Amino acid sequence: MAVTKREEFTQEEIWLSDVAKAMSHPARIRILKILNETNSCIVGTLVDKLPLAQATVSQHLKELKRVGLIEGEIDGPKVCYCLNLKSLSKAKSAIDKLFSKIGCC
Amino acid sequence: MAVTKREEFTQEEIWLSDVAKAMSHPARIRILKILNETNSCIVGTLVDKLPLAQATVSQHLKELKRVGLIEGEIDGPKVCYCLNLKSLSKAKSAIDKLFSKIGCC
DNA sequence: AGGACTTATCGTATATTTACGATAAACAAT
DNA sequence: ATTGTTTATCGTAAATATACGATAAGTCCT
Repeated sequence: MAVTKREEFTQEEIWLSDVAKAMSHPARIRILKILNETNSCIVGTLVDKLPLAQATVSQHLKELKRVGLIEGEIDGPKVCYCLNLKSLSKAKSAIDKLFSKIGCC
Repeated sequence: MAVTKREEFTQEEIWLSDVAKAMSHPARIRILKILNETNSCIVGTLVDKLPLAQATVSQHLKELKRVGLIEGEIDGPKVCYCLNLKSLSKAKSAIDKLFSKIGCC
């Protein structure tokens, strides 16, 4: 983000922009789409479905996890990721609220 | 974004991530909020309501305009910005679709 | 024309993002 | 214990984002 004056904004503004930032890469959109469509959410499967190296996919998962949009559960040597329903609905209603009225000049 | 492999993703994925990127800064969230609440959308008013220099606000407006979330209309020496209803509803339904089902492991 | 006002653009320093290979860490199975 | 499998982390190069002052470009008014 570089030199951002985060302190000057409200918690709500910072949180929503942070969620948007987590969604601001096509790979992360695809990850969310896959997790929304299927329950089999092992990292290896995600790596197969993305045109990126394993290390890069892991980095993207970390970013989505950071803002709480997804959760990872350890399953033996594998890790299973899934959507976080609570965060999703919170984000969804915040966006609905942000775009509730239409004011145009 | 840095070294992004954009070509490897679908148009829909790129478009939605781009909209999210435009919303990935607290200042731009506040701009959208202000435009949603009021019809008086002159740049000067936005500058007054943001803790940033005029040049920086202009840059943020450009980013929101780039993805079509807002539109600017020249009004004499001033410029009046407003939300773009068509883009907003398109983005809203894309997000709804992305989070339509809940699959968890 | 000249001056005041409004907004966009340029130039630039610093911080962050993205991508990857290499490596570490943690488990399963022989 | 050693080997193979799976995922996270480290280190790093190149690109992008953020912020601002300075300046340009446009309008309005005497």
